[in-house]
Amino acid sequence: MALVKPVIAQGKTLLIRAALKLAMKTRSIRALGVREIGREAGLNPNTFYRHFSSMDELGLAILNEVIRSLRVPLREMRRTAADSIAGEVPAVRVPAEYWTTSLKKTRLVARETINLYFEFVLKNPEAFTIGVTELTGSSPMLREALQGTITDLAADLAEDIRILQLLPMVSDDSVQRISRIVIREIFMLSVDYIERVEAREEIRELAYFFLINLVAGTIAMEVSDNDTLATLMATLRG
Amino acid sequence: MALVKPVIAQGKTLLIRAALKLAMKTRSIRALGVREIGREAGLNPNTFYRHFSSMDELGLAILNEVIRSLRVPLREMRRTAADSIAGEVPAVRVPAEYWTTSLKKTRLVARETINLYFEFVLKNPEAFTIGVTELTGSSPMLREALQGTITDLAADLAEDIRILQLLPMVSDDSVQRISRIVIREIFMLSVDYIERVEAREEIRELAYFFLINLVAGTIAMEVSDNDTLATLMATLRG
DNA sequence: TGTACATCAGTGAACGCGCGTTCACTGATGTAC
DNA sequence: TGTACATCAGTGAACGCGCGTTCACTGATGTAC
Repeated sequence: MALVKPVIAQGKTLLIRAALKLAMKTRSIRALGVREIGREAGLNPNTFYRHFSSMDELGLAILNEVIRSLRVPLREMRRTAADSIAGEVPAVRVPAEYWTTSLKKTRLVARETINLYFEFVLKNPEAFTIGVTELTGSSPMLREALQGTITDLAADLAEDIRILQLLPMVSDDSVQRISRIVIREIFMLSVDYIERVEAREEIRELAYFFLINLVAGTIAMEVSDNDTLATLMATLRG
Repeated sequence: MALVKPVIAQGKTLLIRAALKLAMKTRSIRALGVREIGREAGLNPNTFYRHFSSMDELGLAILNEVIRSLRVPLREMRRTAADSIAGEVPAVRVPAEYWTTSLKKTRLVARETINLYFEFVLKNPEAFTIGVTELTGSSPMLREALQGTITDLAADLAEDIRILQLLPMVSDDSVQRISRIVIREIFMLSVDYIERVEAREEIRELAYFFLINLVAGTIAMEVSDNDTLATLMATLRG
């Protein structure tokens, strides 16, 4: 019983790796050349055609590699952050008190997630650099794929916020919106983070500032009871 | 007394226009070809060399065109919005009351500015599209130039906020940060706004949501007097 | 178990094409005296 | 005011080069009987 196609052709992975490396430098998948990639991979120029029928096909292969290396790990990361910090979700849901407890957790999870996130960025510089570049790059197909990824990541975040009960006082709709904005902004910050070594701490700080203030504002717009609001804001100030 | 170089060579402007048009389509200045631009401009391929010594030089020329068409008008726009709405800044600065008055104005200016901004975006689709693209594009020189522009725009915004006294209760440092984040995020939204005609209202709404909530959160993080905070948040909720 | 055939990843040579760039030229405008 | 010269934007032909793509080939692995 022979396995069906157990191995991915090694030339194909070589080509993808070479393209990743080159795209990281030149900041564009589309501008890569067939011969250029072959050269970098140490293969014959036309080996390319054994595996891909066009550049866009290679582009998608690269992007899938990139996307796959982002989504699942990011989600796991957030769970880890939550687990390492959170105790049990309180069973009794007396609003004011329950909310305050949640929000304490949220603050810590936010801080921890941001730290883990930027560590993760440094471990996958190609994925993030290419991701950010192609988000507004020259291939409509790749742009679309990456917009979709952002949407997915935002949906993941929103779901986690709900499941982990990090913002029980905020409407689902607002959680969705916040998630999307936060994912986008922090995603954009990633490349800066990779490149501007001296500014890393500042960038992490900015991300935290941004995240917490946006969350605080959203809560403030939705919670109209003065005492509750005062307590919640005090909690976020820490 | 003849004027010194009163006219900009018309071939040069033709080339820049052609390059703008092409870059709008292909979403990359760097990927443009000398011959391609000449063809689009209806000129001989090597007329290019009469005006530019390299593609990067053309790139900078384009970008200056783009930048020039953004900065001043944007600033004027904000002033117009403020003027059309604001009364006099109250001379007496009893905090709670003065702040509330300011914040009422802020809300209206925010809404108005966002509307004017997106109108302006639609009038300058090339500038915004190319701007957003090259912000993370493949030419380091152009990226840098655009990062600088973002910084300038953010500084303009921060200064306007200060001069117009839109956020007197927030520290200068926070105003700077908010400005930068807002400029970036709304800049990124511009391309979506141009392309996704059906989503325009939603995008404007999202921009407003984002702006107001971020501002609200920043105020909430800095104003610790409960009564004052409650009043201010009520004002922002509108 | 052995033989014949098919499939597949990779090679090397060759193609025609469009590219960037250079050169020598033109004709219009500006400048010196 | 007129003449001679310089400058400048634009032309057209020509170059060599690297590109994408195709073709016929090779040798290894898988499959049928």
